[in-house]
Amino acid sequence: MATIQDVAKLAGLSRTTVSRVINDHPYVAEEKKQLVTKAMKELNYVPNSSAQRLRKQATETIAVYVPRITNPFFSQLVESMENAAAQKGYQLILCQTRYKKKQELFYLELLRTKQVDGLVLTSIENNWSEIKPYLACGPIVLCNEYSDEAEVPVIHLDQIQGGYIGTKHLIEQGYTKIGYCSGNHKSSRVAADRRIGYLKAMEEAGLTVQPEWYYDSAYSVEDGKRIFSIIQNQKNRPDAVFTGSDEVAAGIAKAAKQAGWSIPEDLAIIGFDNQPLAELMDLTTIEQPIDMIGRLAMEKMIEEIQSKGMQKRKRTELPLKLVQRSST
Amino acid sequence: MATIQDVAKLAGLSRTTVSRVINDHPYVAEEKKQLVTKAMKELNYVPNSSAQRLRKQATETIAVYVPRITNPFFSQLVESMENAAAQKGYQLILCQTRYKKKQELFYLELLRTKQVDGLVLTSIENNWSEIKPYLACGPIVLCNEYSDEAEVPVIHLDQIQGGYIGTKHLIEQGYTKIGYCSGNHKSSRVAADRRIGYLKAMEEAGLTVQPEWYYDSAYSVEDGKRIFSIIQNQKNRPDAVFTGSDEVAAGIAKAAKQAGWSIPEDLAIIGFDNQPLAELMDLTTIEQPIDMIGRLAMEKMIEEIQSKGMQKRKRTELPLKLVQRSST
DNA sequence: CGAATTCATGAAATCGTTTTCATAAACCGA
DNA sequence: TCGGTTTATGAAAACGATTTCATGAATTCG
Repeated sequence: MATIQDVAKLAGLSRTTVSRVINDHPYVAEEKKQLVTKAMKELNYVPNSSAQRLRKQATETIAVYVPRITNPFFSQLVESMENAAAQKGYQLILCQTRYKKKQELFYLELLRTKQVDGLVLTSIENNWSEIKPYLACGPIVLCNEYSDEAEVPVIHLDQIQGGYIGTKHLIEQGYTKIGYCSGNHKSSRVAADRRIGYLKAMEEAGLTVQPEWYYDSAYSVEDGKRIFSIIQNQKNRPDAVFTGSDEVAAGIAKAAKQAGWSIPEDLAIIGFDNQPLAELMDLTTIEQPIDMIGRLAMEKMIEEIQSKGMQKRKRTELPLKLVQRSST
Repeated sequence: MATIQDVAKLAGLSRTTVSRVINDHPYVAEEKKQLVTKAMKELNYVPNSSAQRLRKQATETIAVYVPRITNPFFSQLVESMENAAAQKGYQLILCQTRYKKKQELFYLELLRTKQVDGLVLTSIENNWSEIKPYLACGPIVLCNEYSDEAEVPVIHLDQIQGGYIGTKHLIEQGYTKIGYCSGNHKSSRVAADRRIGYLKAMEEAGLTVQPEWYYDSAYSVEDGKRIFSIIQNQKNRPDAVFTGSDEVAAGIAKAAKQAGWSIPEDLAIIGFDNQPLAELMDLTTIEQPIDMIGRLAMEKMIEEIQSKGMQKRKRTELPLKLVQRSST
């Protein structure tokens, strides 16, 4: 591989001048510029990016943390982030935390070792106090999941509203015994907010919340099936359930149909995300503008990197929308 | 941020010795090792990876090309690759070619500029002749999609068998008017092979292939719906269709049910991939060991990087399996 | 005991860029 | 014409590690 030195020699100029041409600096004569360009082409030269990174102290690479890329919500988020990053000339390193604290901390080292210029977190496993020290090494932006203590830019959705409009819709449809499935609302702010919205809608309607209609650890299709079998065995059953994801809703719907139940007559179900799955399974759901938050988060990230300014907590909150189908 | 120099000074030793400790080289006294470790801890030191990359001429980073990460087949592939890479201490850069030749070529520059040690391609947009020159810059491994000219390691599935067992299953179920949906078999070896398998099974059974039952550009749920409406309007209709993905199959099934058709009585449908979707929609499908090929491809890649040996064309072909459900 | 290894350390070269600094020519206004 | 800017170039110093080479001390061996 040719180096800048080889180009300089072939062009009969110094490394400095070649570097100037590469970086489009002023004060280089048109004639020499031609010489350099010609030499670069002739040698098939491209600058070595490790050297550039070392010297420029920037990598033009951003790490994105997701629990698992196979979760459609996160893959869509990553898709939009990659698009936004590529547009601005940044690379994306994919980090799957696998819902593990340790894995998340392990990847944080990328920032310390200067392998990336910044971090976008879409989920948070550790306490913010564990993550905070890494802010000294580069900017962090939160997208989707967030934490109140974190003094960094946050792009997220109005999950309280999400929980509220979903539950309210069920109430308006005439359901009164409304169950609730969610992930862990103690560690996840997203889950906690939705729960607040749910409780608010229930309270407004004067409905009571039955503890036995609260189903937790709900993430996957399998969890949905498991939850259905719990419902099936309950004496006092809900007539509708609010779920935290289309997968969970789909799992419940599938198991219910297999058991001979009619949806929504025997059980109304509402999903979350409006994934392609929701349309196929005819699920009422809450649509989140995923592409939008992904793009906004990435743009914010790049802005942070380029401004090198101090990070302020700056919250951007986007609204959600109900999509009605035949499951409610 | 502390540098190796700072550590050396604090420990009262030379950079060389510190470097030896970092890289676990022999010939460093236990006592000094302790000193260095202590100094590193005290300064919260980690080696700057740009500097390491430059000096070691290796990035420990691998680029993975996929058309779109939101396609569940590819997100599962990426998930398994990321797992395998992380296990061996490698990072993954995600490149979405978006089915565009230009985008693919653009990302190839990552290899030339030494931003990554190697490339795993899961789809190929350009002619191999366009890609070949980049082999001089580092190893390339093909996973899933492949090309006959490419003299590189290939990990792929036996798509001929896939087309064959799917079609044969339909024939065994008593269907004779078998339609076929696929992507572009001219540019994709995967699609071409499946077609070969389909034709083989049809020929063996003495069935004729109707050109009007060949539906192309089939990739998404939407395409499936479009194809169903074509079928619906045909005078001479197929009684079963083989599809190249669960999404297409799901789209056809959904549209068919909406039109009041019964599956499989009015139309049998077979999918491909065995995604979660297939189970939810009760689709017979062909299961591909995606995690396996992802892991194998990544391991092969790392082997290539570490051996620095010449690349030989070495094909690994894995078998597929039919999963029967109620759509056939 | 002397020669040959092995062990332990550091100075300096190296990886391939960019940036700073120095220098000189060209231009410009009074 | 003279000082002062603007333009154009290159030598050398970063950036932060690893690797080569040299050197001496400690150990082993015949």
